[in-house]
Amino acid sequence: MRKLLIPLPPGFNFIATVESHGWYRLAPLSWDRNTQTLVTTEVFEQAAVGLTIRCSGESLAITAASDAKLPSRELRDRMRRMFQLDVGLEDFHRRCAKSARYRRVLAAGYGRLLCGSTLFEDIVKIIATTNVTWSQTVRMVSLLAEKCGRKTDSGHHAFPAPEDISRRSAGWLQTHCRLGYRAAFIHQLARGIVSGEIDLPGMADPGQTTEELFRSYRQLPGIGPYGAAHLLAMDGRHDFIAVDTEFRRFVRDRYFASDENIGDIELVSRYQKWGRWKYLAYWSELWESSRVADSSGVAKDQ
DNA sequence: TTCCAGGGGTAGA
DNA sequence: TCTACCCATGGA
Repeated sequence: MRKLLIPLPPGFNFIATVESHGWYRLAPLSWDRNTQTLVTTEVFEQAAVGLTIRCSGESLAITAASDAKLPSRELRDRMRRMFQLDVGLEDFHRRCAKSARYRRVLAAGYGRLLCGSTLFEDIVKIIATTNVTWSQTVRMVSLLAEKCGRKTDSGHHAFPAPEDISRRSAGWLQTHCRLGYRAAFIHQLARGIVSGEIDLPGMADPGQTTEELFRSYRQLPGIGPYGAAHLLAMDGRHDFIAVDTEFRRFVRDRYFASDENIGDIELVSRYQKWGRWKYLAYWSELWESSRVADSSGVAKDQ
């Protein structure tokens, strides 16, 4: 099997999902908007394999760059996570349809956030977004893949597995991947997973309530309220808003005349009416505003 | 030189 | 529970 087709849910929009947030700019992903092709590298049975992902009609078409045999079940599971294919958005879309501002979001098929192919990858990437500029995040993730990830014959690196990271020291990661103080968190996370102390599959049990999952994620090294809310969003749970400098700036500018005195509680309350879709409502506004900026020639930095 | 970015951990109140 | 401080890094 060199090529796999995965049926897509109704209303799925490939470009809107890939460009849903900055993840498509992080290794091992590479996105060509002109050809609408997402390229990545995944590891199957210890071997790195280059993958090309396109949208073909009502399906996602994944093609292996080599003649490597791909385990269809595993590949399917990873793609379902990456594109949030199991997240039901009907309720969110019904709410969007009631608002003139959100009808454009609905029409564009926005609502699924691009994720890593594993929970581990997303946790590490979220840690790499904290308290740094976006360009530094891109560099850290790129170095992590380059220095620790497994490599294809053509020289492309996959995102490292916990085992690949835990065999390095925290000091080595800090020096070679420029992770700063985050190196200790990422190393502790990887080592905990390898030793069995941290059980990510158990943690991702869909039977948990969102509050339970939020508390579980907060136990992870380097994951606080922001990171836990971000991880929940990657599970398709948008009850909590990940408050960061970007959120504060955007909401203050849009709703509070850029008033620096408005606190987080008031900023978050702006989305209270969205119930379990609070964070996605914010993401949608941010995404929609970036489309407007694009069409008016304003450059985006991410 | 100083500030700050898609924050988190910790000690002390 | 809340606040203050520290944590590496690199671009502006």
